[in-house]
Amino acid sequence: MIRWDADHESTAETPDVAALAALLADRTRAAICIALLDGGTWTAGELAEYAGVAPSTATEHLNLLVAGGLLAEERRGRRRHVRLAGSDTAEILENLAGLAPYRRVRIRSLAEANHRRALHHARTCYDHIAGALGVAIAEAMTERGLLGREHGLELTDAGAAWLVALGIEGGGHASTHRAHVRTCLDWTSRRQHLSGAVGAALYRHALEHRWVIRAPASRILAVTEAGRVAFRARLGLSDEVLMPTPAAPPARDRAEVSPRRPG
Amino acid sequence: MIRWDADHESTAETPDVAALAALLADRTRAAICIALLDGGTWTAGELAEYAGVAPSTATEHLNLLVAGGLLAEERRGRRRHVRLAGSDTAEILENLAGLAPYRRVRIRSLAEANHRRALHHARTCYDHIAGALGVAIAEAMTERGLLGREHGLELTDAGAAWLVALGIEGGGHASTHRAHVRTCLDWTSRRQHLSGAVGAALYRHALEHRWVIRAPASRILAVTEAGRVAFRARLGLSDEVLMPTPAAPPARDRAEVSPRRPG
DNA sequence: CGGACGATTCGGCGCTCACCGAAGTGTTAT
DNA sequence: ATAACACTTCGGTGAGCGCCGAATCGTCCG
Repeated sequence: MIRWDADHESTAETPDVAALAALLADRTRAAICIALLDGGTWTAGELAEYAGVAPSTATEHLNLLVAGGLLAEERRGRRRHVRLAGSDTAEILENLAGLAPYRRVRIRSLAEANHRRALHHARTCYDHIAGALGVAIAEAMTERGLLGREHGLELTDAGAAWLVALGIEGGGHASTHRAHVRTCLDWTSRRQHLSGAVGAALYRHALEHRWVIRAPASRILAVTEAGRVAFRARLGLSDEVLMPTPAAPPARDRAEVSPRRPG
Repeated sequence: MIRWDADHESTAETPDVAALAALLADRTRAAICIALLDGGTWTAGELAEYAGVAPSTATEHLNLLVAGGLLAEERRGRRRHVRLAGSDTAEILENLAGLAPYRRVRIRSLAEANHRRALHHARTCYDHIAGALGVAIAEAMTERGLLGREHGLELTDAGAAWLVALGIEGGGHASTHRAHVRTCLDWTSRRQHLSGAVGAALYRHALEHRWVIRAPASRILAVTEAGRVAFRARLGLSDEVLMPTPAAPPARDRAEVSPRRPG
């Protein structure tokens, strides 16, 4: 706490918010962190290409982010694999994204436009479901009385039963404990989606039962036919969020190299 | 979402995390925001003095912070009153502070040392109680089974009953969209304290019943005799967190102008 | 009305930092 | 071994930004 040293001068420790924020205050570093929100591990080279900077520049950024505790790294041979340090980190990033101003960006290819459309439709948000699908789930659960808003957002008894019926244990000890529900402000729609332990359990369940499948090496989710059936039956979701996103405008040129990570 | 304009070029909107983070990436701006975590309104001049910069510099910072949506301002005559924009803002700040690295700072006066000591002991964190007292409350509630930690922090049925017994009606079904129970990583002790709607309701209750009183124009809280009785009886808190903080080392020189806001 | 006061605008200074390319290190593949 | 590869180190460059002081504007008080 407060320490008096030999010089009769005293020092104390304060959290250096500015230092932490400075790590995210750079476009390139922010892009790297947001890319890692898919919960996966990327190599330094992949991130450099994704962010559009030289490998040497990416190295410097990764050094800072790792030293700052935002990223965890693992050296494997000549490769450097990094990922987000933890769920706290991911949570802060999503919260920041929810509060951040919008910025217009150019879309440089058809592939990127499609990628973007899919991201808005359904994606992972570290360990739960976000995008239009995530928002629709949260709203349907609220409508059906599975989530209550009386004391903020909370799982109702009906909601706990609903989870158990799905085979999700953990909201299970609802007799004594209320499952941990958090919300996460969605940056695509500025509406809340389900996060916290319940959100994570729901996502895990959806993956295991193949209601959704992950596109390789990206945060994008696709709803399967089984998922459509399940989401319709259990939550009454509309086809709008269940059907695959239509491909972008008149697809004249099919292939084009995305400046982003190949989806 | 995605828009195709006349030039057959397309743009989209992305949350600009870097821009938001850049607002907090400066020591002075971060200090201003942290000062405003007391939930009160400060004038531009007060903040300039507090942060140790020229008034003109403070003006520029306030312009940025207001434009960025972090601060709300109100012009009254020749004065500019400013406060945090909302509870989301406060939450993000506290979260960042909890994850931020520590930095050693000089303490320049006895008054500042005492101020600091008191801050660590008990303070407001926007709308709830933080510091050693806040942490002790959260831990006592956990020990007594009022809070469960199975999936992060959650209110148990016993906890809900405990609140009602206090006369806190369901945290007040205020139109808050905030989670029922949230935790807030305390930057003084790196342990969790109680936040969210329940934390806010508890703080309001403690204020109304004069369990704690606020020092004028600061975030510092003092526990009253009534508060000691209540916290001992209801939560079994030890005197360590209930008794007033001892004044700092041999108080030779009583008065000294604090570079911080007069407490 | 005139002076004190709080806040603002503006020009200019100095520092920090994101970036690159070229060269270097260590690992894997041939 | 030799080559290809992934990453790192380092020097140099340019832009951005935080800061101040001086001048100014608008408000409040005597």
